Amino acid sequence: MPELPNGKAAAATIVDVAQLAGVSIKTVSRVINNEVSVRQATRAKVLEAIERLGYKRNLFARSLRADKSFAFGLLYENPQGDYSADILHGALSACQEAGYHLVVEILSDDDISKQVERFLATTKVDGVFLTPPVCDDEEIINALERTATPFVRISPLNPAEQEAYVAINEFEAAREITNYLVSIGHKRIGHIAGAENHLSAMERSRGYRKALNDAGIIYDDSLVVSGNFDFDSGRLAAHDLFGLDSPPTAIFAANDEMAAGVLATAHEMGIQIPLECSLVGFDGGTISEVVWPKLTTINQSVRGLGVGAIRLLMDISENPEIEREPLFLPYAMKFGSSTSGPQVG
Amino acid sequence: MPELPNGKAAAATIVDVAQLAGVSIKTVSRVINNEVSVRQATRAKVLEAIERLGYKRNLFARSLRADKSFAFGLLYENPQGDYSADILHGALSACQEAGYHLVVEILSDDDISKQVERFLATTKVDGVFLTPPVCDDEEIINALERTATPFVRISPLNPAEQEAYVAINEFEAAREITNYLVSIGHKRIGHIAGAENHLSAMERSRGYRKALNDAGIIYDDSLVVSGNFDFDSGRLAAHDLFGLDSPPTAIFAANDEMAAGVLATAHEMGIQIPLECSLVGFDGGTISEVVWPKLTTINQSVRGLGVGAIRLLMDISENPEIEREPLFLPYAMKFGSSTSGPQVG
DNA sequence: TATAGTTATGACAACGTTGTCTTTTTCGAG
DNA sequence: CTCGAAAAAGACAACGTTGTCATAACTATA
Repeated sequence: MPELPNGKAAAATIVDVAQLAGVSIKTVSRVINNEVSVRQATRAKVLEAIERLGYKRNLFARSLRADKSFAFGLLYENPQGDYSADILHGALSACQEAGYHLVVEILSDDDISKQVERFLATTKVDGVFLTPPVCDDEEIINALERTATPFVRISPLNPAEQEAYVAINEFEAAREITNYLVSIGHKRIGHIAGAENHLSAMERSRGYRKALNDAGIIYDDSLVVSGNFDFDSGRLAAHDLFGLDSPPTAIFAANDEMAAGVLATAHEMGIQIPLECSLVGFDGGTISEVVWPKLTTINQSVRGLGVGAIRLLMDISENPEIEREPLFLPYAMKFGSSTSGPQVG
Repeated sequence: MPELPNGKAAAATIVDVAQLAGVSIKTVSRVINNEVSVRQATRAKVLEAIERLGYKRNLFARSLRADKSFAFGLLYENPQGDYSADILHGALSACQEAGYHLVVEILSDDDISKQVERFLATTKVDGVFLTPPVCDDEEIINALERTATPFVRISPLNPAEQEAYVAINEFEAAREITNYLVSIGHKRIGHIAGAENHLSAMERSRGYRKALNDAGIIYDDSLVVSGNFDFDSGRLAAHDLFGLDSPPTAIFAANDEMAAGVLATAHEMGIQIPLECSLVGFDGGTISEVVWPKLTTINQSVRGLGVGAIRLLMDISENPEIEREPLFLPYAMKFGSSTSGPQVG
């Protein structure tokens, strides 16, 4: 192996491999790319040469020639907390597994569509994965459609027909966990809703109402308080609920962080959970495990969303023509000790 | 702008710019790269042409020619929770700000050094950022040194002389928070240590001992229980501590997650925090905010570690010769309601 | 105004790969 | 054994950039 002035050994190229194997560079290229018309014997010779030289293909040259990056983009905004981290981790491992790369871009507020266009032009990613909340940004969607870039979103607010997206059936999950409260005997079930413009929030609230309806419980809007998914909104909402003349015997908070807020208020007001009031959340991340009592909640695989989205993206970018259906990922109830039957009497 | 068969407009290249500006491609190149010897008037002409055509330089061509990626690598292992997410976010935004890219690689267990070599060879990153725990993997360090790849670590166990790394002075921080407990009157202060092979754990414990020593309190090893940074280890350790004949009036848990475990045990055993026992943690992430009572803890900017590491890496890769010193980042005590003076009597 | 010394610009190759097109080889049928 | 078709292999250019070296255009000096 030749030695470079800087002391590093120069990496073997396709030319070196061709020479050693006694074939043309094009044949080596064919072997690397698993093309069909290469004789077994030739392929073997080439593979051996590759092995001997420790040849690794130069991705820049490939990308330059192909005018694509063999990578996907992940668009972010304001990443924080478990959620973003889990998605990212899922996406990363799915990419790695398939030999793709992932280019992560954090978008700032101003002139988003220009940012996206610049991102697409410079990175030449083969597809884009949009996480909430950017997955509902019209400007971004337009920019992607204008450049015919395949994309996958998580639970979009207004999915196009035949659009591919990944989601969890939050409506069903919310219905299920509310129904669980019903099934252990609760009739006055409070609800702390999530941020208003958020599809998840709407779906979870819808599931709550459906469960009540199915159980023949009349919807009482004094038991429903709006929150915005954060701890403090949960704390305040709980204050309202516990302050009612006839407070609920159970509460469904639209996510775990707000449920943690409910716990804090309960502790402050000396209300025992679950004895005096049962509590369920939604998400199933770290928070549900580190509070006391541990939360009964919906365990959704956020990591799975990341994995699913990337797999879908690979599929789409390879077979763009096929019709798509949304990919729904599994969820499951996780039982903590924040729930019990209502107090008698 | 020429139209491609697929309908996309072909991106302008340096050649188009040169033509429009009436100069050679080399001159355009010089302008793009801010080289000196270009006349003002020429530069202006070129810049205008660039603007008019919406020219963006092709990064693959550049990387191919330069045989480097203009990107940094971030090596991960088992990313989970706030910590990894915050670091990543910090690193990403620092990269973006400087026009670099970040290539994230998750390492699996087997044959790490081969994975690292493959990573370096295929991505050709200009430098590598190692997060715990991989920052203490000898194989990786060797692989990096062998290929003369600049790297920055977070709080390495055995930093080389003049090695650049980022860290928080955990010893001082731990001393400070323990001293706070002393200052509000505590004398029997328990400690739940972190994972044994972890530098952070050692430093935090050392700070604890130093504070006791400074206050003239005799170190009592029955008050020190080992944990491994996770919730359950905190729960168990608290069991031991609260079960002592003469339990501590305050506990310093080496991180917030273990402190949350202490809270759970306290709740289960009916011990009131902080009335009967004060509690402090370390980290200052989400957990410290969502438990009840909120934790008094050390607030460290994990995000800042990510930003700092990347900035350091840029500096190193641009000026490799200069001697380096570790970069210590600020921390601060954050007061929750898990602490108060000891009960009298 | 000629001349040397800068400074500014340009021509051209090279980076490593893959697409296009051409040539060679193989193999089965007659 | 020949021929033709199909399969396998090769020659060569092109992708867009930057480095090297050569040349042209400017300055300041004599």
